[in-house]
Amino acid sequence: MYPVFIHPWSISETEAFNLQQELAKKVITEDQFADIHYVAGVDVAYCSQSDQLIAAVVILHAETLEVVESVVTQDTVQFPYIPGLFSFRELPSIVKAFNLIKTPPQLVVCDGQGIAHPRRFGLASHLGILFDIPTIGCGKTKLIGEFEEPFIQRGNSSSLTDNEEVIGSVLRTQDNIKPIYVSVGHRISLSTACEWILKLSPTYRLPETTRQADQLVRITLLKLQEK
DNA sequence: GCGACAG
DNA sequence: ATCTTGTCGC
Repeated sequence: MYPVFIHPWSISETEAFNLQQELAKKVITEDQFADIHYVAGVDVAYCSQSDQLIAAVVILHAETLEVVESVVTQDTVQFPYIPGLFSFRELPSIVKAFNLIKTPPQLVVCDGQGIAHPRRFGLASHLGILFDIPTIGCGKTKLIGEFEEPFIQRGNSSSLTDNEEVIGSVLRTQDNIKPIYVSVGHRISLSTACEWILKLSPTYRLPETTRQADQLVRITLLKLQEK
């Protein structure tokens, strides 16, 4: 599976900033997809010993949540972690992993924000534009925005806003457990994104896509550190 | 100036 | 994100 749009990754902070402003114009915040058979989960871990990023992409069956394919890649870090420019650090590794995938997904759940971002172009939106595929941003903590605490029962949510603009949802995926921050990545509406996240999180705080990718990345990280 | 700041 | 020690809540 290959990107439909590419741009250089070895760029300055300013260039990355400007590129985000340009690409943000291409983001679609409405449902624009056909049947979803396979859903992808993505996660990245950092190995300080080798200064490498480990990226995992896991493909799940959309109904059974069974893992049908998974790949892992390793890469040296090329871009520092800067809040707001997160995708320029992690996406090169993720793209590399997607290149190896044989079962193209119809939806990707990302570990990071979508348009809940200062320039409305977080990691999930960036990935969505590169592959022109529906993506959902799903963060454990927020980058920007204000919100009220949603009710403690699973399924409740409240709006994440930035200057009156709704940029995402604070969604409770389990009773009494901290909510997660869901935002539109690309080619999906916020309400549909929340429905999918609930469907993908039957028993855990984070969606199964993220959990499976995270598990794979951790195993790989451990093997790497043994050597 | 101070705090906030996806992973 | 990783690393790390102590501390808090169930």
